[in-house]
Amino acid sequence: MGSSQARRMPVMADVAREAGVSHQTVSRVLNEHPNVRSETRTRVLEAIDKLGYRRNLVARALVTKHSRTLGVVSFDTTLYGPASTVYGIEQAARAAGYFVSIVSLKSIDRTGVRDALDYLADQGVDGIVVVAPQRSAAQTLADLAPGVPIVAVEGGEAGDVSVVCVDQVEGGRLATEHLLSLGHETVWHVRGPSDWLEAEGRVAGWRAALAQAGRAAPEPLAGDWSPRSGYEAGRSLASMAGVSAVFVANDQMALGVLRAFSEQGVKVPDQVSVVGFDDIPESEFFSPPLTTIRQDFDAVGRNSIEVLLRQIEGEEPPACERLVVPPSFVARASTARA
Amino acid sequence: MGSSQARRMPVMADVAREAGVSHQTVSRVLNEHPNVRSETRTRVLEAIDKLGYRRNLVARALVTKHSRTLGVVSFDTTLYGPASTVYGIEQAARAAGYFVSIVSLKSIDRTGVRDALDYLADQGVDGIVVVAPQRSAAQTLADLAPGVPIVAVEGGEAGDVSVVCVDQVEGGRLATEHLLSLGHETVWHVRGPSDWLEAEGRVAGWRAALAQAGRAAPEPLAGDWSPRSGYEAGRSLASMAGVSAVFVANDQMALGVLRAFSEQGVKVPDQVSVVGFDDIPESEFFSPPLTTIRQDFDAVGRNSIEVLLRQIEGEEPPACERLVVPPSFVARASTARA
DNA sequence: GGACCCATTGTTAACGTTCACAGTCTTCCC
DNA sequence: GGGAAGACTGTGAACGTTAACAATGGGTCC
Repeated sequence: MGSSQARRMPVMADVAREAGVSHQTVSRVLNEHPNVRSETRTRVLEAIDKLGYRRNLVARALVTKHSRTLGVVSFDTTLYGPASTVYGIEQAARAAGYFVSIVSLKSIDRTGVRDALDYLADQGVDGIVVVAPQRSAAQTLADLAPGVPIVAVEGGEAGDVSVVCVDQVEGGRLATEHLLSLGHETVWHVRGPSDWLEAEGRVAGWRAALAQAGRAAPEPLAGDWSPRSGYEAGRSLASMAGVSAVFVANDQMALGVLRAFSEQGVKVPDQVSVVGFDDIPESEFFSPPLTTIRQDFDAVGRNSIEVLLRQIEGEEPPACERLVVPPSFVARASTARA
Repeated sequence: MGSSQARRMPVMADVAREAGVSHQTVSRVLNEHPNVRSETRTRVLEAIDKLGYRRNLVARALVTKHSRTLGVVSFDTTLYGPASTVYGIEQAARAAGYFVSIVSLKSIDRTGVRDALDYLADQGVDGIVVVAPQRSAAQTLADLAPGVPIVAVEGGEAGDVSVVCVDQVEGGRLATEHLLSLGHETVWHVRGPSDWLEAEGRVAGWRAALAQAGRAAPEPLAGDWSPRSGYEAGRSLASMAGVSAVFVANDQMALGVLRAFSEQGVKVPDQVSVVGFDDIPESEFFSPPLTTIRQDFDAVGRNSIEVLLRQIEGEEPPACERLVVPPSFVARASTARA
C-alpha cells in the first residue's frame, strides 16, 4: 500500500450527509437524472465540491456491468502503422468517454491472441479492438467468440466479426498503375511477409493492375517490412537487368531499396522508379523524396471505435459491418517516365 | 447492452455449490491460500473448470482497493521514442501482472496533464507513469500530488516524484566528442524545441564538450523534431561557411539535414559530418547510414515500471528515486575526419 | 486426559455504487 | 374538495468479491 493519505476518500454517503439528502439523490445528481430540484442539485454539487468527492468508478462498474473501458490488442506498437492506428483508437475512445487498456503482443501465435482476449475480458472491458494484420490472428479471432463485442482492424474477411481496414488491393493497384502510366514495361514488387493480410492485398492489387494492362508479373521479392530486408531486395534488383520500376510494400523497406540502389550506383528515379506504401513522416525526406501510397491510420482508428461503440451501445444485434478506408496516392520525386 | 449470452456468467457461489464448499473456500483456492486441503482444492478447481467460471476482477478491485491497473500518460505516441517507451512499459507491466491504461495527449498544456491524471485516478489505477518530456508537463507533475504513486519518464529534476530517464547530457557529450575527436574545429547543433527537457540536455552536453575542448559554441539552430525542421536547418547550414560537423538532436531531423545537404550538393561525410540521436530503425539505411546516439527505450520502460511497483508494493514510504539509463554511441558512415 | 495449537472450513459483514420500489408533496382538473 | 398525475425524494436490496472472525476437528505436549 504505502499510501500516506491522511483521511479516507469521501463516499457518496458523506456527500449525502453534508448536503442533507439521501445517497440516492447524490447519485441522481451525478447521473444527471432530470427529476431533481435545482436547489437540491446545487446543494449536492456544493457538498461534492467542499468534500472533494470523486465517484468510485469501480463500484459503479460492479453494479452497472459496464466499465467504460475498451481493450486494444495490437502487434508491435513500435511500428508506425500500428502506433498511429492505436493512437487514433485511443483519441476516439476517450472522446467517447471510454478508457483504453492496451495489450501489445510480441509475436502473434494463436495462444497469444487468445490469452490477450481472455486477459482483457477478465478485466471487464466493454469491447475489444484487435489490430490483427496477420492471417493467423484473424483466423483465431473468427474461432473464438469472447463474451464481448469485437472489431478487427485489417482483419481480412474473418467470419462474423466486424472489420475496419484500408483497401490494400486498391493501394497496390494505385501504385502499379502510376508506374505503368509513366511508360514502364512492367513493375517489380518487394512484398511483405506472407502471413500478413496487408502484404497479400498489396500483391493482389499489383497483380491485378499488371494483368489489366496485359503485362507479365515478375516473381515478387520477399521482405519482412524491415529496412534491412528492403536493402537486401534492393541489392538483388540492382543486379538484375531490365528493372525500371519497383513497387515496395512499405516505406521502411523502400528506404532500404533506395539505399541499396544508391550504393550500387543505380539512380532513382532516372534509371529506376520506386513507389512505397504508408507515407511515414520520413518519406518526404528520403533521397529522393518517396512517391508512396498514404494510409489514413487515424481514420481507421476512429472508424474502428465507431463500429465497436455501435455494437456496444446499439440495441440491434451485432451487425457485423465491414468498413473500408480508401488509400491515396502521394506523388514525390522517386518516380519518372521510363 | 446487445449481449446475446444465453445464461449468465457463473459466480463464486455457483462454483461453491458445485464443489460442495463455501464461497470463501473458492476464494481461498483462487488466491492460493495455503490452508486448503489439496483434495478440496482439486474439487474446487474441477468445478471452476466445469462451469467455465472466471473471477470478476471489478468486484475484487472494489473490496481490495487495488485494480492491478497502471495508467500511462504520454505525448504523441506516434513518434518512435514515446512509442517504444510505452511499448517497454506495457511489456514490463503485463509481465508483473498489471493492466495498462493509456492516455495519449495531443498537446501538453498544464490542464491536459492534470485532466489525464484525474481521469486515470478516477478509474482507480494503482499507479501512473507519465512520459513527460516537456518542462511544462514535468512542472505540473511536481505541483499536483494525486492520491496514487507516480513515476515520471524523462521528467527532469521535478520535485518529489521519482524519475527515470536517459542521460541526455551524456548523449550530447558523446556525439560532440566523437566529432571533435575526428579533428573538426567546432560542432554545430540543430536542437529540439526549447520546452523539451531532452532538447535542453543534449544542448548542455554539446556545450560542455565544446567548452572542455576550449572551442567556441556556435548559435544552435532551432528545430521541432520533425524531418521538415531538420531540412530547413540543413538548408541554412549548407549556405554557411565553415560548417564541417553537425550534431542533430534526433534522427528524424538528421534525415532532413541529410536531404538538404544532398540537394545543395554538400557531401556527407566528405564535406560535413553528421551525428543524430535516437537510433531509429531507419537510421542505418539513410544516405549515408547515420552515426547516432542510441537510447534504450525498452530499458527506460522496464525501469519505470520497476520503480513504480516498488512504490506501490513496497512498505516503505515513497523513496523518490532517480534512475538514469546511459546512452550509447553507434558509429556508421555519416562522420569522417576533418 | 485436559489444555492448547494449528489446519481447515464456514458465516457474516463490508466495499460504494445503482436499481426497484415506495413514499410524500404539489398541482391541476372536474 | 376529491382524486389523479406527476415531480421529487428516500429506503432497502442487489452487484461479486475479500476480510474478519468464529467454529470444528485432530493432533501434541505434559
